[in-house]
Amino acid sequence: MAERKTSDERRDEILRATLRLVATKGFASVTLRDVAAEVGVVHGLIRHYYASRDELVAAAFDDAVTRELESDRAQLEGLAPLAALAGWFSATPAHHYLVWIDAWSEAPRTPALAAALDRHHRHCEQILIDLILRVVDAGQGSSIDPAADARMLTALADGVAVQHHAMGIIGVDEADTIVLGAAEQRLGLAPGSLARAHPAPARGHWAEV
Amino acid sequence: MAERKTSDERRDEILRATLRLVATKGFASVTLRDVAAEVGVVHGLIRHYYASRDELVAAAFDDAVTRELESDRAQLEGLAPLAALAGWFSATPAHHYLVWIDAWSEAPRTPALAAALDRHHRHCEQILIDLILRVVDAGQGSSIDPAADARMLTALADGVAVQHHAMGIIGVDEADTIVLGAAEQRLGLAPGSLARAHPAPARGHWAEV
DNA sequence: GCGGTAATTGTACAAGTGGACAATAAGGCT
DNA sequence: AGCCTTATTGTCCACTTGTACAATTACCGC
Repeated sequence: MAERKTSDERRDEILRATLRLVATKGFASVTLRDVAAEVGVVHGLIRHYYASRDELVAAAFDDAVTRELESDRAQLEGLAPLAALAGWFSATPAHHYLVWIDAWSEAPRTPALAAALDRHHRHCEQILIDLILRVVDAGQGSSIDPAADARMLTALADGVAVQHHAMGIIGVDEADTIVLGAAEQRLGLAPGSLARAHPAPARGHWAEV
Repeated sequence: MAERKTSDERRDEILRATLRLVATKGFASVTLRDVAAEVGVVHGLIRHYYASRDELVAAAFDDAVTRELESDRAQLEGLAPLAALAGWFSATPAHHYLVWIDAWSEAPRTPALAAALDRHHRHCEQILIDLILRVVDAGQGSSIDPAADARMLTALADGVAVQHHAMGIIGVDEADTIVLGAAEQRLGLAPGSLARAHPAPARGHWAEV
């Protein structure tokens, strides 16, 4: 018959397929048979790897969170302070944010999701705090309360992402303008300095999911 | 048997019950039998008033949007410019925002929802633009581009609402501080002026749903 | 090779879904 | 009063869902 995969390979394959479907159909609508079809196996096999549907989607989201945080940190490491800060705010792929938005709406009803989301959010804030500190240390900006600045800018980025990805009310350029402009004002940077430091959009690190 | 209601009464009753359930369980999980049980009738009756489940939830959301926009505008009419602006940003009830967040996540897959959401969002922005203009006309603040300011502050308010309502990461006080502080800075108001103008929290206009 | 572990299949089932529809009964109109 | 519209009920159906499980069949160590 068809070739057989190792336990770990299959597990990972199922996770990624699940996440792909979540991005398309939303958490609530992903079915075990959907996942099985996406992977190309029988739905009974999914059960062999994950005890229940809830465990599967929770694991998929948790895995996505973990993988993305690693990826983000690595991607910004080699850049100059301003470029890294601008890169952090640059538009993320749609698949990506649609999953977060979906997670927001499910979190109040799904404790496991809420926990992973909380972890991810705090981690994102911490990354932004570090980026702000790098800019301040380099003498290129100022921040009285980096944590408060990070919290505010994260909220703004999320809200802008909603307007851009979920509602299509604003384009990617305007989204960048709003967030980068607010960051410049907030951190005492010269207007346009972040926009100029904006690196080439490094999209696609979500694509290989 | 049980007393009979007029067509319009029942229609409205079903709409409100649907919306209540959407706030609790999310759009995707609301079932015709859930709505019927909430109203206290047989699920066949729902079909008598709404041709399909999709039509029902779309109608419920559309009705909520319409009703809320009226309510908001009326609520802010009698206030002084600064108080009205502060009141607009004051925390909205959780039920309320959870529905919007859920709508964001469903909109990319449900055109009817996307349309209603778009309408609601543009209307909200317009209300905020008017509030900003009132403040500027009263000589209490400045705005070079009220539309851009409104768009940015709306995004921020939405992002803060996510952190507050969906993730529980920040409390209501901190949420107000972030949004009001950003508005003060953006509109050239003295720090704290909006916080002081903050009217008594007028919650509950969603409660009668 | 041979055997056992486990990955994979296929099928079965109970619960719940949206939708359809005939039967009933309440209430307004003449 | 009787009638006729229609709100309301109860039941039925085809379908999908998550879960369960016995039967296979590939692979790996001996």
